[in-house]
Amino acid sequence: MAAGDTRKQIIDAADDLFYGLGFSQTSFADIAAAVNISRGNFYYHFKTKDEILEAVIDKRLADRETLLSRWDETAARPEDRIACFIRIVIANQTKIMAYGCPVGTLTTELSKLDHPAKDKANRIMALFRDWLVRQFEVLGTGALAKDHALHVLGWSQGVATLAQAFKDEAYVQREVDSILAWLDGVRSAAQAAG
Amino acid sequence: MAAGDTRKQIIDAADDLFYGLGFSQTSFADIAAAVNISRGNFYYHFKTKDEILEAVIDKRLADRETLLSRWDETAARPEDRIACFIRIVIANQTKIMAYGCPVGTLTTELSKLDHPAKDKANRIMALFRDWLVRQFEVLGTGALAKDHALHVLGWSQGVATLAQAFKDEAYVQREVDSILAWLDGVRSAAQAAG
DNA sequence: TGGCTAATAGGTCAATTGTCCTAGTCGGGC
DNA sequence: GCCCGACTAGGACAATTGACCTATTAGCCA
Repeated sequence: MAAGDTRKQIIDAADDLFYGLGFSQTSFADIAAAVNISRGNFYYHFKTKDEILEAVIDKRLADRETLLSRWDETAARPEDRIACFIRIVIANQTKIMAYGCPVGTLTTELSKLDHPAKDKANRIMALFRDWLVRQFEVLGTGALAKDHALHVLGWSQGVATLAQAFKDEAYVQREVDSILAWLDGVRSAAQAAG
Repeated sequence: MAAGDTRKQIIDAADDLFYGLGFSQTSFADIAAAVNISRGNFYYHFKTKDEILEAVIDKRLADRETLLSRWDETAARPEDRIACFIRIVIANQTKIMAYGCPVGTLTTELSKLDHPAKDKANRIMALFRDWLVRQFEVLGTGALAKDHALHVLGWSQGVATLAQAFKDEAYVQREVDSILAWLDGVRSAAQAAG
């Protein structure tokens, strides 16, 4: 097996396990078992557990950048792109009900651990924020773009947390409908002002 | 020192540590050091770590029940009571920016651990939800009371998560203003209909 | 004072953790 | 065929964990 393959497999397995169990609760043994390699072999690819974490965060950053770029391409209007973001809580509903939001739960955990990589993890959150700011700017909300962006981002975190706690699919759907209606109000207000 | 005292001190220290570090990251040694007793003495008061967790959750449940009862007494109108709930994200802003929401982060962590006490932890979340439902019912929102309650509860979770990630006080204040305006809209609509 | 029980201290235990080392295998270039 | 570097396996290591035990003290009651 080529080195790149094993390394990628380790990162993928760690990504899943960090999401499902949390970072500190995932052991080297867990990852090694998932990839089916010996624990010792691990040390060849990653010197420390923190190194794996950094690689996982890098991968998540790249994945999200790809996702946002795709939305930029496939959805022409900014309101449609924002709607894509809103609807991921439905697309990923099953996983969110089981493990919460992968971005939110990681930033929360690393923050509590006061882990050196917490700032890097926050960058994933900031990536979504900045992308949303751009969409609202294109939508024509002017100085309110940042406020609206944080509002939508915070909304997604709240929905994910309650979805995990109560496992209520209807609640998620209602919240999506509700924020889409809010988004439409923001759009029409911006277009009336512009 | 009386037995009740030491036990209470252990629970208080564990409460703080579980909030600041997380449950699984807090060790017996951490709690013992905080209370200034020997590790061995621990076993006399609590047989297992899970037993401490249950005691902490019970304490949090009791604390929140007291808090909600106080709001029931001091605030006459339901909209004022709901506003009390909304404003705790400002009252506890410093701690929330450091550690997130004590209720949300615990339920998320225990859910990932698939811990036996996760349902009990969820009861704190449910306590707030049911209280909010009652307030919205008194407010006269009829069948929408449950939807509104979950909306406010999810809002608080989202604000706490982003407050911790971005440490943006102005964001928190804006969100509070915004949801208070929403609450006022709900109130006037309910009173117009009633 | 003597005795009993609640409470505490300190240490042991096996298990698990992240880290690290060494011996070995494999495959392509000379 | 040989060699060298990439890769892997398996285990050693100290540290930490939750759990558990025993000896000792403190406080109260008779």
